[in-house]
Amino acid sequence: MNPTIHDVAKQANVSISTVSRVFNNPDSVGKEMRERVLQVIEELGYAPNPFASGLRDNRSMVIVAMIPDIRNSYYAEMLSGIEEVALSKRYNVIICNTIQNEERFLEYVKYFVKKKVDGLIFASTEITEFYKKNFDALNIPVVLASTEGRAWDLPSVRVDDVQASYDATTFLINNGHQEIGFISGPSHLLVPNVQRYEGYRKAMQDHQVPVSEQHVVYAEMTFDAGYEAMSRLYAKMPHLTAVYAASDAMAIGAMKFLHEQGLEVPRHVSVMGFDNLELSRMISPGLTTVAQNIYEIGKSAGELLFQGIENRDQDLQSVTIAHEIIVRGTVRNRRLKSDSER
Amino acid sequence: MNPTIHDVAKQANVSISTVSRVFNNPDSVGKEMRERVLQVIEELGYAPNPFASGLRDNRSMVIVAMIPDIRNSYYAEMLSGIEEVALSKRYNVIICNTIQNEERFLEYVKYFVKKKVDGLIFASTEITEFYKKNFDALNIPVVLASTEGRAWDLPSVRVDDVQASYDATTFLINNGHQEIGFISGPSHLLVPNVQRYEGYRKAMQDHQVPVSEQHVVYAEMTFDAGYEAMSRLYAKMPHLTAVYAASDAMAIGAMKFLHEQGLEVPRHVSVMGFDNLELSRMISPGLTTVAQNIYEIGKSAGELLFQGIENRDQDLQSVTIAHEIIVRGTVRNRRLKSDSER
DNA sequence: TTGTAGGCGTTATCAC
DNA sequence: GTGATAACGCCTACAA
Repeated sequence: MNPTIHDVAKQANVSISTVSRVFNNPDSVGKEMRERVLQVIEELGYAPNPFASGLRDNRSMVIVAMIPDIRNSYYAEMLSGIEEVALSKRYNVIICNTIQNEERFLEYVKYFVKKKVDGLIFASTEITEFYKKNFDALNIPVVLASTEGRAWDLPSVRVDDVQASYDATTFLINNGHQEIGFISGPSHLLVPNVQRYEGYRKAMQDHQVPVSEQHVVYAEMTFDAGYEAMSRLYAKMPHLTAVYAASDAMAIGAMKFLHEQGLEVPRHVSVMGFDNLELSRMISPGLTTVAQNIYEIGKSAGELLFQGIENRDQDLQSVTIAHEIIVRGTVRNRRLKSDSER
Repeated sequence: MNPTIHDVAKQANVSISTVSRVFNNPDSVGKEMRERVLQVIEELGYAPNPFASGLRDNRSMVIVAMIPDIRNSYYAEMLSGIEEVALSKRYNVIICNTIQNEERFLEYVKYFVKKKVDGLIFASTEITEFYKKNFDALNIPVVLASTEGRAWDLPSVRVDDVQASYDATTFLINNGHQEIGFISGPSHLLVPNVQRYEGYRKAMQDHQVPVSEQHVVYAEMTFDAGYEAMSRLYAKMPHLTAVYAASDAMAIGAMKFLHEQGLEVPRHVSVMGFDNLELSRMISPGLTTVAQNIYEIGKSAGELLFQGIENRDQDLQSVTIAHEIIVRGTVRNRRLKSDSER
C-alpha cells in the first residue's frame, strides 16, 4: 500500500493539514516544519492519491483526444502536438479511435469520457447535432481540430482549406497546367472536402480554366482509394496533365496507378497532394504538396483547450493555422519547354 | 453538477445501497425495485463517479502505453492494437511519448503514472536496471512490447528477431545474392539490433557467404539515417548487389540514396526491409520486407497485461509473434539470368 | 502558523 | 431483499 497523508503526518509529527499545505500552499507553512515534512515525503515516496483529490475537486488532469484512427499519420502527428502541451501542463492524454463511427463514439462517451475528464479535443468527423448534443452533456470544454462546428460555434483549430486548395490549384495552373483533375475526399465527409473542392473550383474559374464535374472524382482519403480513384479519373480525362488530390495518401495511391500505367511522374503527369505527411518526402520523387502544420494544429488545439479548462466560462476563439506549398519533385513546369511531352 | 447515487436513491425512494447494487450486483435486487431504479438512472443520466469508486478499490480502469514516439507508424500500429483490447475491457489508454529519454520517462512516472493506473505496457528501449527499478516502484503489472527484459524476467511480446533476420538474409541469398550489405540499427540500442545482426550473420555463415564488419553499417532507425547510412555502405561495398536494412524506414531511406545515385532498385541493387510498415507497400516498387504483425503485438501485449491486472499474482508468460517474408518488388532474383547487370 | 473536522461519492459489511 | 454505516485519502473552512 502506498503511504498516505496520515503516514507522512505521523512520521513528521505534524497534522495532516500541514502536509497537505506543504503540497498546495507551501508558503503558508513555517520553514522548519516544511522542510521536515518534505524530508519525510521524500523518504516515504509519498504522492497524493489522485482519486481522493479528484473526488474533492473534480479534476482528473486528463484530457481526451478523439480521432478517427491513430494509424493514420495525420492524426498521429496531431496527437503528438496535443500530448506535448498536455505534458507541459502535467496532464495526461487518453486516446480514442472513433473510426468515424457514431456507435463507437457513444461507447467511449458512455464508458470513458463520462468517467471524468477535464476536456476533449475532437478531430473526427464534422459536427452534427448528434455530436453536439453529446458534447453538451459532457459539460466540459471541447475544441475541434481540423474539423468544424461553426453552426454551433464550437471553437476549432484548422487550416483555411478553401484558400489552401485555391493556392494548390493556382500553383498547378501557374506551372502551365490546364487539364487538372481533382481527386476529392468522399462527398459525405463535408469537412474538409467541400472547402477543398471550392478552392479548386474557384482557382480554375479565376484563371479562366474550364472546370466541370468531369474533372473530379470522389474517394475515401486513403492510399488504396486514391489508387482506384486515379483509374476512374484517368478514364474520364485521358488527356490530363496534372492531378491534384485532397490528401497525400490519395496522391501517392494515384502515383502508384500512374506508375503502373507506365506514366511517369512528373514527366507525363504532375501530381499535387495535401497534408505534407512525412511519407510525402520519403517517396521518389518527393511529393509536391500543401503543408498543413499538423503538429501545430494539435498544439494549438491543446492550448485552446487548456484555456478553456483553466477558465471555464471564457469564450474560446477559433484559430487558423497557416499553410504552405511545399515544392518537391512531382509537378513539372510546362512553361519550360525543355522536355515536353503530350 | 452530475447526479449522485443519493439523487437516484431519493428519486426512486430506495436506499443508496440498492442503487449501488443495481450497478454492481443486479441479481441481488428485487425485480420491481431494480426496474424502478434503472428507470431513474436513465432519467437522471446517472453514472457512478469514478473518483469515488477509484478511491475505494484503487482501480482507475486506465492503462498506460509508453512508446518512443507516436509519430512512428510502428508504434501507432502497436498502440492501435493495445487500444482495441482496452476498449473491449472498458479500459482507457493513456499515451506517453518517451522519446527514449530517461528524464522524460521519469517525468511521466513521477507525475502521471503514479497518479494511479492499473497497468503499463512499455515499448521504448531495452530494459536497464533504471527502468526495472521504476517499474517495481509502480507496483503494477508491466508488459514489454517489442523489447526485452529477460534479465529481470519481465514478460514480453515480440517477434523472434534472430530467426526473422535469418530468414530475411536467407531469402536474399536464395535469390542469388552474395554481396549483401547490412544496415543495422544503432549499436547502443541493443534490442533488437543485436538479434537482427546475429540472424544476418548466422545466415551468411550457414550459407558459406563471407561476412565481416565491412558488410555492416550502423544508423538510427529512421529514413534520414538510412539514407545517410546507405552512402557509407556504398562507399565500403561498391559491388554490393543487395542491402538488407533492419527497418523499413531505413530501407526506404537507402532506396532514396540509391535512386539519387542513378542505381535502380531492384535492377542494380536489391533492397530488403524489416517491419512491413504500411508505407512499404505504398512506394514503387513495393518494398520486400519481413512482416511483423505489429497490431498483433499490441493486442497480445494488451491481453497479457489484462491477465496480470485481473489476477495480480499470476506469472505472465512471454509470447512470440510469428513473422513472415513479404515479397514485393525490391528484390531481384539473380539466378534468373533474364536481365543481368553487374 | 497549526490542527480539527466535515464532506466529496462509492462500495462492502453488517444487521434486520 | 433491503437499509444504515464505515472507510477510502484528500482538501479547506474554521477554530485555536
